[in-house]
Amino acid sequence: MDPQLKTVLGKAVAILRSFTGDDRVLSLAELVRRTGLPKATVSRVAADLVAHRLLDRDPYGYRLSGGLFELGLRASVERTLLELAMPFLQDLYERTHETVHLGVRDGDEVVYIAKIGGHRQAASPSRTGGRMPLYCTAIGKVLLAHAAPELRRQVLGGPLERRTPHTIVAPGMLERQLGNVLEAGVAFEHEESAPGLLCVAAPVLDTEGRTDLAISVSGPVGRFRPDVHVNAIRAAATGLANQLAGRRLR
Amino acid sequence: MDPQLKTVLGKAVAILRSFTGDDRVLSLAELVRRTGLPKATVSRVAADLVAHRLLDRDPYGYRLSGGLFELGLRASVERTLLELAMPFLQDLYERTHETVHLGVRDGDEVVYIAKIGGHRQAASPSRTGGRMPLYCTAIGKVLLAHAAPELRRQVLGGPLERRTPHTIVAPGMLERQLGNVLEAGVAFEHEESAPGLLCVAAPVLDTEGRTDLAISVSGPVGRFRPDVHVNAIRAAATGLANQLAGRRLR
DNA sequence: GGGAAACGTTCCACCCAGCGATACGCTCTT
DNA sequence: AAGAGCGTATCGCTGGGTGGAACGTTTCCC
Repeated sequence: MDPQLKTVLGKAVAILRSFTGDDRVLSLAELVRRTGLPKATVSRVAADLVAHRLLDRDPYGYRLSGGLFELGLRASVERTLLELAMPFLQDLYERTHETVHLGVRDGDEVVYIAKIGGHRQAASPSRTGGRMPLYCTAIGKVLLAHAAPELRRQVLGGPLERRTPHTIVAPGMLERQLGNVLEAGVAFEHEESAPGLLCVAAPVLDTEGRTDLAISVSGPVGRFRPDVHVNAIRAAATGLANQLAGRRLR
Repeated sequence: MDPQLKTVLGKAVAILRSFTGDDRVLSLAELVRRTGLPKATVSRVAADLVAHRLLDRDPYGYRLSGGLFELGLRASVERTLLELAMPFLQDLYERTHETVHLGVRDGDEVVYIAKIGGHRQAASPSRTGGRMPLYCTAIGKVLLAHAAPELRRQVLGGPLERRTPHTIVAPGMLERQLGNVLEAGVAFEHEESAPGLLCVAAPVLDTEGRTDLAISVSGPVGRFRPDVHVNAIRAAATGLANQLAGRRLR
């Protein structure tokens, strides 16, 4: 058994982490399945978590609580970043009226720190706090292009799962694109992560020209013209970069 | 000793909850002070929390981690609400170009679920995920006006702490205002929670006319004219109300 | 309607994870 | 050099945690 699961804390975290993606409510039985813990144990620990207001009960099972939501928003780096970035994302949305994302790299994935879009935003698998792979999204490709050669090699080597008919699964092709991204300063995505979705992204560079942060604008095939938004997105990215310059977030 | 603190889980939660308001980094010693737990214990549990990626270390102490941020954003009710509400808040911001808040009532406080504002937003004590009392904010007064009589009595009875020279500390005065709020459908705040800050708020009513949710627009004394924004805010609130109608969030 | 399957809670005797006073090492300040 | 403050490591005791088993309830299906 995972030694992390021998402690109460480990079990509690395992239960909380069982909530992934779109799950809202998880039954006790489902938690048992996902954690692999004994039923009695999950029942007890989950009840404790409810007592500590990290979980809520409802007739159908357990949910992550509002208390956890509040706690998460106090996370220092993310909070600061969010407060500094929002005005720029705001401006960008206003100029484009398309869905705007702010993403940071964590390992070989993007984590979306913020997503803003209006009533007519395209259906997209991304969500605030969600994750996507690097190789098939505009933000991901920007971040991958600027990442350490080590990581690039690993991702190019690892399996490139086909997510749509347009996903780039040929390492050579992807590598060539990453080169272009570095030259052009922006990355494009054409229905590579989700059907019908186009996207442009630009890096938020630090003073040494490195980054693990990027901004994107995306919209549906048809109405959306990626190249139209290149200037707006560059402006937002450099604006935020200047704001962050010199400020130690970590 | 608080019996909650006898369990590891209780101690862990106490440590996490020690991060309040503006604290970004807390030293071990500070955590010891806030939790009242023995130093050795805090050291051990905090190290466990780091191992489980709920805390980060840095030279100055501990911080709430990005993992916690992600976890919090999966909280079901808040996430759904946020996704449904964002487009309306977005529109409202675009019409007013002033700071927009979305708040829910929790007990005798408002919790801000979202806050959006541009580059020139007025300095305000509120922040996403933060809390404020009900009696001295526009959103708070809206929610208090629509709350159970029981709660109204309690807040009117309890001490009304003076936060600025304009804070309403006379229960009678406040009660009269609450009556007007119900009639007018909006609440105003004139520097009652922070100096130099004005605010208008409207309730997001459910089909029975009850609510624990409200939207506000705020700005600085001088430029900001609260009454100008009444229509825009009403539109946003009723728009969101329609969107929520029939949909079970809880 | 009855039998089975799935779910969730409670019980309880074992035992090891957790406990925290104490000691230690380090860095500042006086 | 002495003191104050911070953070980590030690270690023997003990009760919080454990999880198999048993029990009630609901759901499903023949």
